[in-house]
Amino acid sequence: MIDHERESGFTRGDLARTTGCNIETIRYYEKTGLLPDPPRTDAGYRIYSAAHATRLRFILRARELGFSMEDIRGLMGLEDGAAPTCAEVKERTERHLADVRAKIADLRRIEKVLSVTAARCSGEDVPDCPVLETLEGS
Amino acid sequence: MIDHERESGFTRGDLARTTGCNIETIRYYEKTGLLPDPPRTDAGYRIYSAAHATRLRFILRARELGFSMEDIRGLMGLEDGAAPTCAEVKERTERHLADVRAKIADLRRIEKVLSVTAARCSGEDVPDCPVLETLEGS
DNA sequence: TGTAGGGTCTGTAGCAACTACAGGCTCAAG
DNA sequence: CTTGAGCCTGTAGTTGCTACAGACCCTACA
Repeated sequence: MIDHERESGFTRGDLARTTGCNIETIRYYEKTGLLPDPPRTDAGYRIYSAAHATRLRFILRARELGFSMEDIRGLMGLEDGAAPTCAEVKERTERHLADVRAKIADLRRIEKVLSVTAARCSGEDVPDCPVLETLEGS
Repeated sequence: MIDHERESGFTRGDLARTTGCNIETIRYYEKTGLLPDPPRTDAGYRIYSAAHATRLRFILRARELGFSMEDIRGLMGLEDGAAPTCAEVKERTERHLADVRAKIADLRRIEKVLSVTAARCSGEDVPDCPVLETLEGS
């Protein structure tokens, strides 16, 4: 039985290769509950199915979009067991979007200060430096 | 002597309050070498001077601009002992600036995907959801 | 049949940059 | 003299992984 399953599934290495995910990360997602515990061979090797691959790809795409693991848990309906409604997903997405926009605003402010200040640097072999002055003075 | 110093210096709590820095963070910066080990009272209390406050403010400003602790160490000349030249600081700043710009670009891409996708959500109490479809499909 | 090499298993430690305790001193005010 | 605030230390937790060490297992080749 188990051997039969094993022949039709893939190993953790296979899953890592086909998804581009780090092999250790797969184990980590399993430990934190994002991926379900897969069945095992008699020797204890994990056996993954296409469903696992699909789910892992979902997780990886969500991570690419910056969703936290907490968010992803919600998006996959792992919090209350039931699949979330579009309304719930939309809310979560918009909260995340607000976060992303705040980060962009923050980074733009930083970018401006850095570029203006670095532009004033002589770039010479001297101790006087506009960047350091900015950091020292108010 | 030590008592005299203590009267003219401030405690860790004072330093935290005047700089707005978390009190535990001060100890952390000391442990990691960003702040020098201050003198102590007989009872072991840290005694900070104005120089410590200046240095901490430098660190906090650098952090606000997103510099890593590694960078800050370099900016303060803690790597080779000597104060860095303007050229060195400029280089470090521009490397950091490139990082910041890359992050902005990344977040903008994410922002676009999220906003476009969330806008297609019905926001209703149904399981069908454009966000989930985006995450599932390629 | 033996063995060499890969792959996988487990638990644990490390990264950045803090933050938050617990349990014990110390210090100043009343 | 007591009370409460503040300080001391070490350590653990945070997020999202990543990288071992040391032990198994499995396949291919001689």
